Amino acid sequence: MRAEVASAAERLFLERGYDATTVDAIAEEAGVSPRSVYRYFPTKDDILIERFASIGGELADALRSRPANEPVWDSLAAAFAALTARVGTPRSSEPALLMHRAIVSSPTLFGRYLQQMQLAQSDALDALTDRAVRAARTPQTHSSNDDIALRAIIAAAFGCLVTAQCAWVRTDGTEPFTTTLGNAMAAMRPTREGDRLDVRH
Amino acid sequence: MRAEVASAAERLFLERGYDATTVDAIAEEAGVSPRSVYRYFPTKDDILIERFASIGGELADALRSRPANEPVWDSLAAAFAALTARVGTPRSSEPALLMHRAIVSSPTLFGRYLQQMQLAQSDALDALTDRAVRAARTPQTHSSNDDIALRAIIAAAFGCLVTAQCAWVRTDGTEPFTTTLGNAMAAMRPTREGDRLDVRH
DNA sequence: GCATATTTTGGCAGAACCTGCCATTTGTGG
DNA sequence: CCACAAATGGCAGGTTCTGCCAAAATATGC
Repeated sequence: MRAEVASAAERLFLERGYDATTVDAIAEEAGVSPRSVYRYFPTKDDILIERFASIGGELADALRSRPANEPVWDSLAAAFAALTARVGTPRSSEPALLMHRAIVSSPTLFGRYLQQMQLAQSDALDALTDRAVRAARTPQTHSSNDDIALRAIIAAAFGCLVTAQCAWVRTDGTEPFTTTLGNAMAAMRPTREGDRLDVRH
Repeated sequence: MRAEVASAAERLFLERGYDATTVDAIAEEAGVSPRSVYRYFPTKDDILIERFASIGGELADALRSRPANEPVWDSLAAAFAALTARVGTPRSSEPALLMHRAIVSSPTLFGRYLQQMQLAQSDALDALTDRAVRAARTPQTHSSNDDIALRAIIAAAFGCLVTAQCAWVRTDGTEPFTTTLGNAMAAMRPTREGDRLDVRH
């Protein structure tokens, strides 16, 4: 039922764009009444955004499965890579690319998407703090300074993720998304001794 | 005229919240017709968000005034600090804190705000690429790899900024915003030799 | 199989946001 | 004072979303 509405919405949405697709049209396409659409989804946005609602949990799972002594940044990079591996290098007609393009094109949808990423950051924070206290032999008090530092790192990683998505859309998906994401994450990766000078100067 | 509408909106908005403030009420408070409100502002969101529309340009100016050989991350941190210096350490009743709290509380407004930050990133990118080509003695071809790296760094910095804003709101503004922001930016700052171990492990 | 209870669905009215169109008012130059 | 231009207001309508209640489908008990 929900799936029926969602797929109907996606069809119309990819065909005529987000704003040009009314809820009434979605309802008709799905064979239900407009009122019932709002029984399944709280808003029109959610019909399309909801498929990104699960990535917070998936990301948290991926993070928990990383070694506890791994640098946070590398864990995030690995978790991102694991989640986006399926995207691969699609043709321009691949729904993933069309979907992302549509999202960044529609202000309403893009704002909603950015918020969804904010929510996913909470899940990532939970997973990483869990991991941190588990890794610490002596369970020490949780400093709020550490907290904001961890939040900042996660936010930075998500910034890279969104940047990579936008950049990938601009390339029409000519290169695999993982490559774009890897470039973005590498640019902000904490410098190790050895690589002295990078784009940051 | 515009200012009259904007201040009327802010008054009602801080008094009864964003969602509970209708455009009709704003119009009445400002002494104009509802139709005229939409002549000044394209949407209800813009009445309140527009004050953040200028920060992209201000940030770009601040970035251009930084030394050309400064690491990008430090330039961003300095530019952020310059723009947010005015905030200081307000009491809980300070409008800045109330405004930020209201923004992060209202999903609609927060989504809009995040988009505004995305726009500001474009301005920052322009300013920093300008600076980079000016610093380079031999004007070399602009690599798209460098581009996404720079975009990633900027996005990471803005991620820290938003994180700091949210964290600052949670502390009720008991510490100056600059401190919170500094902590967030420092957490992601590229490691130098010397500080080996940080929160990233 | 049938009547009843429960859940799902549909229709209707209405609030709020936003837009296009045109009349009215306001201000300005001759 | 009059003609012209610009700003403003009013009106109708479309779209999203909500509350309320009736109708229909489904499940349950006998």
